[in-house]
Amino acid sequence: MAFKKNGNRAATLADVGREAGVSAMAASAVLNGAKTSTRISMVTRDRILAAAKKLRYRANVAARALAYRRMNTIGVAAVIEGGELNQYFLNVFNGILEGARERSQNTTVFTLQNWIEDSQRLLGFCDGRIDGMILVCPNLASQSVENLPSHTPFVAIHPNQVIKGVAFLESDEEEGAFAMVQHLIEKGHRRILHLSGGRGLISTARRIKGYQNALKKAQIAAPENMIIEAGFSIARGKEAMARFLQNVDAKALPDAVFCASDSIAVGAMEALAEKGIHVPEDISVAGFDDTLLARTTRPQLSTVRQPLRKMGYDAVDTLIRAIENRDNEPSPTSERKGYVTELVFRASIANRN
Amino acid sequence: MAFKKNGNRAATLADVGREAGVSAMAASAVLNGAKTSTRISMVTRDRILAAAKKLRYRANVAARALAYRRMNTIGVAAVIEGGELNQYFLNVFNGILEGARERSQNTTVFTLQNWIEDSQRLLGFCDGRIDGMILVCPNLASQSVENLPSHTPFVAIHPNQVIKGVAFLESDEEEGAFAMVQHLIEKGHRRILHLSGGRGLISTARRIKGYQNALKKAQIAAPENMIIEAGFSIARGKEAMARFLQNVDAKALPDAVFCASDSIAVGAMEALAEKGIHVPEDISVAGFDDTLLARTTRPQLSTVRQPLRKMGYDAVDTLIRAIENRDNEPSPTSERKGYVTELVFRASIANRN
DNA sequence: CTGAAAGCGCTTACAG
DNA sequence: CTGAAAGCGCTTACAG
Repeated sequence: MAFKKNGNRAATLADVGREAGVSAMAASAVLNGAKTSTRISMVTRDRILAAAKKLRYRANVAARALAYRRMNTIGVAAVIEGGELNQYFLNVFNGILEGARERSQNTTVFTLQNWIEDSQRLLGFCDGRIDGMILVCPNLASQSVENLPSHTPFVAIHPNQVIKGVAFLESDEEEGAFAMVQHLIEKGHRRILHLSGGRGLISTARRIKGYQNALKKAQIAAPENMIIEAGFSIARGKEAMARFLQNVDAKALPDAVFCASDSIAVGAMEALAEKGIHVPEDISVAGFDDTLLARTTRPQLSTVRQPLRKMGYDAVDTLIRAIENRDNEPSPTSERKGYVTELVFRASIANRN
Repeated sequence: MAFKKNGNRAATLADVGREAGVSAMAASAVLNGAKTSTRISMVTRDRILAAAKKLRYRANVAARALAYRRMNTIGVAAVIEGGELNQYFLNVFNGILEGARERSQNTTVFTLQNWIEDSQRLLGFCDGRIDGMILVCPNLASQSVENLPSHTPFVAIHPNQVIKGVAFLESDEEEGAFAMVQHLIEKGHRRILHLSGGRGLISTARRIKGYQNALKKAQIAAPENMIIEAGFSIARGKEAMARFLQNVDAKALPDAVFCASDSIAVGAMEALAEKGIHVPEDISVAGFDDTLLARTTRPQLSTVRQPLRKMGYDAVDTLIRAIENRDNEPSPTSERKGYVTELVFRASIANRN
């Protein structure tokens, strides 16, 4: 009984082979399904299996990845604002996890502080640890990501631009905003305030456009000062709503507030509550996204549902196809995959007819 | 100009060395700080740097990990119930991400369906892809994880048991429950319902114990039927509250409900709202955890704060120490790190004095 | 049916 | 100051 000074090292193929009295390759063939001849006699096969079990053998992924040129891991990059992953990300991420699990892929999360400043770090992640990367980037301002490495495929969810060679998924935000504002109008609201997303984002612009078009179609005047820039967070929504309320007396309250995200809506509702203004009796509120937040407010929020979870799920699919085509594809395309939004009615919109 | 048919392959040290007219080791020394002699002449150093930049060289982690025996990646395992990561996890995870980022470690999330059935999968993750693993396991029933591999260190957050060789972090749940119920009593509540966590969890038992002790200390009778088993989720909380309300007429409503988690409290508030019962005018509600949920309800929830984010952050620290001691440590200990809870007062508790 | 060889891209001793 | 060698643990051709 030889004393093996391997400390806490995990057993290797060589260890297993030695234990079973065969070569490491034979062990590789039965344990890891290596593509060498599959026919190993039943008896030695069983010996190898027994040895592996005894030694608690696990193929080392680093070694395997090096030889096989594939990590079976996908990266997910997101910017965290205020140090917290938000509900939007959580929804998308749940879909990504589901897709990855179905395809036996692992998931690595990379958090960035800021797309512009950290876009170089993105390159650093393409060092063999992942086979491809999903960018969750609804908050990506234009021209902040470029020069992505060609040897690692990327897929973007809600980028606000076309990134060269990167497939992207987005939902019809303008259409969703249009439908929600039209719904508010149908329910008898005329003076509709819009709390918008952050400056410079296509998402923001698209939601404003949908809002404006719905008003125009109903031939309702849309004064400039009814669009207030907020930004995609609870804090910004609250701040913007409070700012608006300061300059307006109770009689002149709008009929409704259409918020560019659920988080903005939550903030707005907080600001309204602090002024003793009731939703939806005094004012209706509508959100956008349909994250978990929409169900935790009181009253629950009517909102525009984006299929975030499905988009995350599909992104995995798109990415894996790109990974598998890595070597034969001439050049990756910036293919777009679109999703329809739908209205979700809860309790935050009153009927004023 | 030789045509290199390397498809979309990333540049290697050999490529950089060739480009700069030096060996791969010299390149390794400059680019990756390999421990070989550090003194490379300035001129060749610059040549190497230039070549690396031109070729966009990135050290391949799989190769590096194999040689260096370290992945610089930590695993995070959690059970997702109902297919969704919850707020509890999100809070802990934010702390883990922060700690990992500070120490330049990557993070890989492994989701399990069920601790008992998937505990074998945990072993499968210890295959060199991670250097250590954090178990986020407030929902771990006893004896469901054992036989963890000795070559990969583990740290557990809120396991409900001592796992051999695994350091663990937990907060004083019993103390927190005690303090909250005592606070309710001070505010004039006498009949206090408890909506408990899932069966078989120490967390559940500890919160019940704290509840009971506070009543006992105040010499308030605690009838058995004032403890209702719910389970740690919004749906279970709602269901349990609704079930209770069915058997009770409006006059006999308790003064307060102490919920074993914020999610239970959110569900309870939904059930109460559906019956037209107002919080806190008709009944006070208290939660536990202080996740984001506590701030999104209307009224906002008074709750017992567990320092989840800090616990996640600290778990990284504990784990990394274990990783670095991997080879010299005789045998890892089941060291415990405790955290105090604190009460957070918002608007869901009335003063009945 | 099974094994010896070479290589994935990086290390760390060891020479010079 | 720099390079040739051997090895991390696994592969895939190629022999026999």
